[in-house]
Parts: sequence; structure tokens; C-alpha cells
Amino acid sequence: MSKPRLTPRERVRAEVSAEILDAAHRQLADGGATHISLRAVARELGMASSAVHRYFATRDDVITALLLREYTSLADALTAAEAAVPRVDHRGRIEALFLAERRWALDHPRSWGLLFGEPVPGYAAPEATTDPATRFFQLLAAVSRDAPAPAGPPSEVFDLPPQALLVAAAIAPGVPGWRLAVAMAAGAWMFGSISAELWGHLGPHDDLETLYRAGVQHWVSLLLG
Amino acid sequence: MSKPRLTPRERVRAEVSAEILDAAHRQLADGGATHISLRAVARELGMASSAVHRYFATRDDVITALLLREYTSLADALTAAEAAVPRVDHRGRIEALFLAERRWALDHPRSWGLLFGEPVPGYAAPEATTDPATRFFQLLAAVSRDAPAPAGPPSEVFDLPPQALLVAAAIAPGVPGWRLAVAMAAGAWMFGSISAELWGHLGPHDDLETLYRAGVQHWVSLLLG
DNA sequence: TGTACATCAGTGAACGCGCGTTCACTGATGTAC
DNA sequence: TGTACATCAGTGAACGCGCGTTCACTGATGTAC
Repeated sequence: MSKPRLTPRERVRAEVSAEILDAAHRQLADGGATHISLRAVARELGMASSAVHRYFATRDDVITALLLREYTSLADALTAAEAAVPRVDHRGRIEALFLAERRWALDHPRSWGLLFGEPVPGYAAPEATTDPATRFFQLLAAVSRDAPAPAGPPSEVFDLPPQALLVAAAIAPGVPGWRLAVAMAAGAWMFGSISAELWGHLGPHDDLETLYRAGVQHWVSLLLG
Repeated sequence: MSKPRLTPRERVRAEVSAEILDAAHRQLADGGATHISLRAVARELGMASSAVHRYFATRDDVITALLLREYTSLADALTAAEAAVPRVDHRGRIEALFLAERRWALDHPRSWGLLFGEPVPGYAAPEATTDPATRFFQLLAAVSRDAPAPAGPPSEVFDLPPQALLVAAAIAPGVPGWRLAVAMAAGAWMFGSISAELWGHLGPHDDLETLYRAGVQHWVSLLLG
């Protein structure tokens, strides 16, 4: 965190940029990405609507910056949660990842929607954006490399031909194929559980926390054997 | 399908209503629900923008009608797919449900988004709308009631306290608790797999069909024991 | 079968709104000598 | 330390757009007698 020496002008510029993103974030939080409006941002900051363009050329640029920032926030939360568990506690490290992802999503539902939901109409994400889902898999892969691998998959259904998982293998090198397959299924389950809870498709009176934790146990057992 | 006798006027009215929904559906299909505009609908049908209001009082009413229509379309697809499998083939009936849901979603990605995605900003769904996810569970429950149940759950992690699943139990009465728990997890996995595929969060070059089918096998085995 | 009236689909102009972006400008802050 | 010039943040008016909805109206279709 060594602060690069900034001129006063650069400092102010960085601050105002951040304030613009904060305001955009507030709009994201209450109406989703479609709801973000540069004029509303300017109004919130008390500046002329044209002034925002000194900081971000277009609305798309604001959304892209926000996207990257939210991705970093999620990735940091995952990394921190996993790092807090003793290295040898493989089970605990995996559980921490799953629980941290749900926690972050419940705290930032609309951010989750921006990162993982439907593409925003009219907004074209730049190619440079890495898929935010990869961080979860990278951390999972690290645990997997530390943990002793059982001889084979818990069920032959996860014994897939390697060509089925080329992209996954590239993200998480050095992980046996069946573990990749299980991890993909676990990721899909997590993604679905969290999304369904956020958008209200799960019974509002069911105990979703208990349900989620049960699912986590299921996947941890399959992954660690 | 007995046609209630309709006056010519009523017939035309029903046709124009349907054309409005068709146009709205086309807009949904290429930009999501936010993209639906009454003026654009009117333009497409070659009528004055105000005329649409003779059929639907507000934009929200159009979206609601569309929502119900898409829900019915999905429910019909599921029902038909499941009904085509011999009753005694429990495994096949469950597989058919999972595959039909993915098929429908791939064919109607934005409709899937409307039914299961983020709430549309500014649109308040009426309370009357049943959650479209319930149909899947009802059909799954029917198979479950036909299929012989193993003595207990495949893993104790699915042995949840009944209070955790009150809503699920109400939707699918007569199904043992552990089967409900497995079905919920299976539904979450399905929801996540399909959504992730639709929105491009899965490796574009991985064999997603194979991956999905493998997951289905996993859940079928857990459900049927 | 014909007439008088009511119903209702559709028109076109208008209201009032919000949006992203451009542009010529003012005035303060920084830089070079 | 002081002066001359360049940089740059911010302004306010404007452009051109699309939107949902209202309203008084026209004219065709249906209904009652």
C-alpha cells in the first residue's frame, strides 16, 4: 500500500472519481445497473451534469469502473475469509469460501446482479474484464492442491472426458479432472442457491442458512473424499 | 380447449392483445424486460402509441401478462417432456424434467431472465403471480411419490429439521424431508448451471451439455437412492 | 328490416419527464523562466 | 520572488432523443326496439 506521491491536483481528481463511483454504486444498489444515470450522479454530487465527463468519457466507462471495483471487493472478501483459516484445515478453508461468497452477496445484492446477472442492455463489457467467478475457483483449486486427493472420484458420474473441462483446467491447473467436475457442479449449486435467495425464489420462511450450510457439507465431502 | 363462443369484436380484441404481447416479447428477447417499450410496441404494430392503452392500462400490465404467458410456456414444456416418459421409468422422468428446463432456457434466454432473474427496476409484480419455480418441484414431487423410497437419506447432511423446509413441504406434500432437501439442492444446482451458461459465466469452450448431464445423473441417483 | 342510440377501437396532438453527450466559456491552479 | 503562459475542472445552455400517459375527437361496429 505504498502511496505513490501525488500532486494535489491528482489527489483531488482521484477523490472526485471515487465519489462518482460511490454515487453510481448507490444507484446500482437501489435499482440495478440499468438505473445508473450520469445526470443523477452529477445531481448527487452537486455538480453540472457535463462535469462528470471530465472524469469518465461515457456512461459505459463508469459502469466498467464500477464492475472492476465490485469484483475486487468480492475477491478480497473471499481471499480474506479463506486466509483466516489454518492451512491444514482443508475442510474449513472450503467452507469459508462458500460462506463468504453468500455473505458478500447478501450484503451487496445488486452488485452480485451486476457481476453475475443478465447482461445490462446497451452496455458492452470490455474484453479486459475477467470473469469474477474465476477467483472462487482459483482459491478452491489452491485448497485442492494442499489436500490429499483420494484415489478416484466419489461417483463415476464425475469421471468426464478431459475435453469437457478445458477452460476449467486452465483456470485451476494441477487439479485432477474429477475434482474439477465436482468443483464446477459445486459452483453451479452455489451460484443458484445464492441467486435464488437474492431474487426471492426460495421459500421466504424456510431456513435458508441451514439449507445452504447443508449443501456446503455435501460438496466439501465430495471434494475431499 | 373448448372455444367459448366469442363475438367478432371479442375475437379481434383477443388477437390484437396477443399481437401486443408478441411484440413485447420480441423486445424482451433482444434487450431484456427493461427494454420493453409501449411506444416501440405500437410502432411495430403500426398503431398510434396511445392505442395500446385500450388493451393494457399501463406498461406494468403488459409485463405482467407477458410474465404469466412465459411461465405457462415453461410449465407446458416441462409437463409435456415428463409426460412423454413411461410412468415406471422414474429415472427417465426426472432426467426429462432437468433437460426440458435447460432446453427451454437456452431457447428463451431473456424469458428465463424475466422469470428468474433480478427484479425489473420500477416494475412491481402483482402478488397473484405464483413463483414459476414451483412447477418444477411439483412435477419432481409427483415422480418422488411414485418411486419407491429408500429407507433414509444418501447422506446425513440432508437430514434437516422439518422447520427448515416448511414452504417446500407445502409445495410438495407427501415427500419425505430428506428428499425435499435433496430436491432443493438439485433445483439450486440446476438454476445455477442454466443461469451461468446463459449469461456466459461458464467456459465457452467447455462441453456444457456433458457437464449438465453428469450433474443430472448425480442428483437422480441421490433422489432415487 | 330499418332506425336511433350506445359502445368502443383507434387517432394525433400534447404534457412533462429524464436521459447522454457536446460545446464554447470562465476562472482557478499549476509550471517555466 | 515575480511574471507570463498553459493546463484543466467545472459551468450552463443546448441538441436530439425516447419514454408513459392523458385527452378530446372521429368513425366504425354492435344493440334495442
